[in-house]
Amino acid sequence: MGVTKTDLFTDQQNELAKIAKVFAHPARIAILEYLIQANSCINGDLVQELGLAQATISQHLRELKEIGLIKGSIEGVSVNYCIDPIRWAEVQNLFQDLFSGFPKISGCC
Amino acid sequence: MGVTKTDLFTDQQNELAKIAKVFAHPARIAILEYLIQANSCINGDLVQELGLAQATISQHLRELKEIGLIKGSIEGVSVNYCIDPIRWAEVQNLFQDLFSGFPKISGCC
DNA sequence: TTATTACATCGCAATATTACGATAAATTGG
DNA sequence: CCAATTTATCGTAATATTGCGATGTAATAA
Repeated sequence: MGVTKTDLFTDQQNELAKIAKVFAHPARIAILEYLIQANSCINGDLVQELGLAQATISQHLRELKEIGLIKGSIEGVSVNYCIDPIRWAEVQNLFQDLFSGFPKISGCC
Repeated sequence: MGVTKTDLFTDQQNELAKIAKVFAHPARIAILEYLIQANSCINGDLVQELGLAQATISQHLRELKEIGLIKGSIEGVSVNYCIDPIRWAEVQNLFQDLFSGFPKISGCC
């Protein structure tokens, strides 16, 4: 039926899955990487950089914005996007918590 | 058109996105968390635990297996699944690399 | 005001994902 | 051998995602 049964899972599980979904597209990874290196935040010249249509980039930016990973501020006729350091650290910790839950020394497999 | 233009991105970006996609469903998060705490690996009594149909769980397990995050070994009539520690650490590092690329002290936003 | 620039949103077509019943395959117990 | 058990796979319906052209909106420039 194509619809995830979120009611079967905890809020944390749903939240982490939702965040992971935003990372689950190479264009959004590329946007984040670009924002990391161009610390001075940029706008839709990601269109030039990535080779996707303007509408498509805008859509990816919105998804990144919706989970709070980036912020946009109007700068004249254009919009400056940048990573939100607070949220970035939060998301990092969510993944970290999952990964560190598994003890490296484990003779299971 | 619903098809990701992977040729526009680097192998690393595509790889990380593909891995993130596996984390992008609460059932798969739940399976991983269950495997973490039930260090002794288990099989499809995840059906009982999660409340999804057997076929659905099997499908999720396959996706986790396809990126190497878990391994299954035949144990009589059933299959024991467990986390692959090597791959787990690899994936952890991939995310870690992305997250640590952004300096926490950054007066951008 | 009008034109230009930059971005967001709408609407659609192509494709992917999710969930599950039905069925197949493989193993154990008799 | 046959039945029972467990898991995998197939097929399909419902829904979600991806990409983009077209259009809307807002700000600046002339």
